[in-house]
Amino acid sequence: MSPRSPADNARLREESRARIMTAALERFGRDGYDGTSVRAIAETAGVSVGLLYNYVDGKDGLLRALFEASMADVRASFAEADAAGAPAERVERLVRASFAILRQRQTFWRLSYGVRMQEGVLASLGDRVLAWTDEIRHVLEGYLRDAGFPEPEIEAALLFALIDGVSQHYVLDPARYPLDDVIERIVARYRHP
Amino acid sequence: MSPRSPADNARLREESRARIMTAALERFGRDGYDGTSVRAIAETAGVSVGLLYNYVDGKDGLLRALFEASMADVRASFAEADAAGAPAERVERLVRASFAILRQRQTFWRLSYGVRMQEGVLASLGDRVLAWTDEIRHVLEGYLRDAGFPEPEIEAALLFALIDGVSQHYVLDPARYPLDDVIERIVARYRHP
Amino acid sequence: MSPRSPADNARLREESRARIMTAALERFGRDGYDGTSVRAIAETAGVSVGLLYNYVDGKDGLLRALFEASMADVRASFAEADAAGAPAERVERLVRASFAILRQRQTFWRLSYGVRMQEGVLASLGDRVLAWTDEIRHVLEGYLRDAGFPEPEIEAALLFALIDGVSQHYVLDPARYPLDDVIERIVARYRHP
Amino acid sequence: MSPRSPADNARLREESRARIMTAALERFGRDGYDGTSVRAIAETAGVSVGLLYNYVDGKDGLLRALFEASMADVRASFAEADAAGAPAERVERLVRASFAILRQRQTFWRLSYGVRMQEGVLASLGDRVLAWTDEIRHVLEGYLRDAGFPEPEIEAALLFALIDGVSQHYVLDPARYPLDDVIERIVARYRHP
DNA sequence: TATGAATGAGCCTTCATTCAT
DNA sequence: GATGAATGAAGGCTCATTCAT
Repeated sequence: MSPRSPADNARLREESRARIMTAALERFGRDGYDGTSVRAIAETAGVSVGLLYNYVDGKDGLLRALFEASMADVRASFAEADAAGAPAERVERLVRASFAILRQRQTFWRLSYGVRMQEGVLASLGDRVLAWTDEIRHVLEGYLRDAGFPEPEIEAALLFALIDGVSQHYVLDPARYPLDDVIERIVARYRHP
Repeated sequence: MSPRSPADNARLREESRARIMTAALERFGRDGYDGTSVRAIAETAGVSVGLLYNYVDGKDGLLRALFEASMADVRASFAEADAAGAPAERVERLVRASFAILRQRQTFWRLSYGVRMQEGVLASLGDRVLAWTDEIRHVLEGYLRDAGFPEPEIEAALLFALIDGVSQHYVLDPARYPLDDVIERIVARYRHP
Repeated sequence: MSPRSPADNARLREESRARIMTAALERFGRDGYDGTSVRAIAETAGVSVGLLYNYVDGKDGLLRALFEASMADVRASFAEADAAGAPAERVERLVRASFAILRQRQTFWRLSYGVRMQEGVLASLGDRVLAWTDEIRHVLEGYLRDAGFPEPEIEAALLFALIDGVSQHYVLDPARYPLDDVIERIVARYRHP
Repeated sequence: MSPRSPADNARLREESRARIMTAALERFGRDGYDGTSVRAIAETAGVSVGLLYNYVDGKDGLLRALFEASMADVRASFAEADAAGAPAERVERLVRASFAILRQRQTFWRLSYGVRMQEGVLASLGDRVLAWTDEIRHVLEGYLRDAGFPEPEIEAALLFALIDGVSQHYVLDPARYPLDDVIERIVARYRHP
């Protein structure tokens, strides 16, 4: 009797939510968290401000939701890449997987890097981000140790820094950055201990 | 009639200006650009808001001035490190100089990284930052080429990314980051093509 | 074709309407008019927001309806109490009736007192409230005159103020207020001119 | 050297603050706490919104400040009225003092009555208001006991309710309420136990 | 040179109300 | 009769900036 069936509503909700999340990622990614107003996000999403608050728990809830979604996604990609192979290969696969994910989710990484230095914003994110980077470093370290690299701890710090640095430079100017060449060079370097 | 000679005035001016710049760097570094109010800077500097505007062209002018000062400073340090030596040595010196500067000007780098992903803030900085990083990359490339590294362009991208990545990780947690070990490893790696 | 007869529909309507009114009174009474959102009322009533608007003319319409219903109710109670008796008795009966009604409709009175000083809200209520209090005062005056009290106008103002004051104090802390004792004292006082 | 001397500033501050407090009392008194926007207060005060926040700690801080100022004032008036006299006289003096204060600070009482039923608003006021009314009731009780009234507790409840009720009715329509006559009647009634 | 009172645009958020996938 | 997604005006508050009873 209702003009919209529950299924209609579910679809509507999903669409709006997706529009909002996409818009938020785009704006946060481009202008940073503080540099983006909720209004701007709503406008980009083609949605009223009020509606945004039906789907998301405020501006920092939005950021949180974005991180949750993206991190789940990233974790899944890693898990997949991680499946098997000889220790030496594992490093290569992880490197390639990292950059594949970077390419796929450029904007998210931009946002992530932009937010990393802002104590205030970080607070609302809780331990999510920090725990996350620690985890990566740790995985890296294990791989390098298994592959026979000396001082894997230091080496992991280097490799992580390298991936992070390349990622940021890429994300700052994706069109001109020679990412593929850089990847090959990194892979080559970490092929043998 | 004035109790202050022109020279006194000049000194006073310089002192006040320096206090403001220091305060700004400190607050921007700690709380981020957006997270810092002009009032907070003035307070930290022990100066009235009004006076601050006598010395500096608004909040973004302050950021601009900070970048200018720091970049001049950094440039000078590099120039010094750069003075002489065999091509192979040059890379090592530049790496060491970079991290020496990082240690000296931690807060500035923190700020710089925090601001790097915000189009809006960046705009007010003009080309300064981009030109700057391009310059570094270019210098690096020259050094690596002279030292006989193959594909110096790619190699420069890697080295730069590595330095940048390490710098950020260091700045995020200076107390626990094994910077010295990392430096030695980097230097060792770039000793021979 | 319809599974509901017109009579069923009428009953449904009445039920829903009653649920809404009860919910509104409860929430308005507890949290005040401004402190209560239409959504909260709908939720308490177990009804969708949309439906609420089918039964009631907006938030202030709801308030209006509440006043209408309660005032009708109060009027009825008074009329009943008023039926007969010697003039002297009438005052006593009216006093007792007032407080009986107060006890019965505590929440309504709470709301009523909460709203009494807000020009804006009052406006939407129109003359209803003012007319109402005037009426009471007038009735009181008649009774006191008939019972032989001197200056019944002033005396009515006093008695009305007394009832109103007691009512408010009671409503602020019903559990601890010695309402019965107070009633007896009032009745005793107004037994003889 | 400054274009405004410290004394100038002090005067400026005092003026602005007074304007804001007066405006707030007026608007809160007329439209209630929730019915009044900070913007409206600023406008009435002839001041920018921003300035208001230089003097007052938010909207509820404003209410608090208003209560503090008014209650101090009221307490002083009471203390003065309370000075001496035979027990029987004391009641009379307190009644007269109450209504004198009511007349002086009509708007404040309007506000106070408007706020009394709003749990939410009250919370921000802390115990201030409740403690205050309790105190009055208690003082009243003592007076009545000393003057030889039987059941002074109940009698105090009545007298307090009477004063409160009259005050509210007066405040709702000061121009037409026969306050003086009512006062005399009250005084007469409480002259003898 | 140095002060701080004053401004007002803009931010995040709530909420009464409408209307149709 | 009944739903809830969607709207947008308005609210409290902050803050970069100006300017002088």
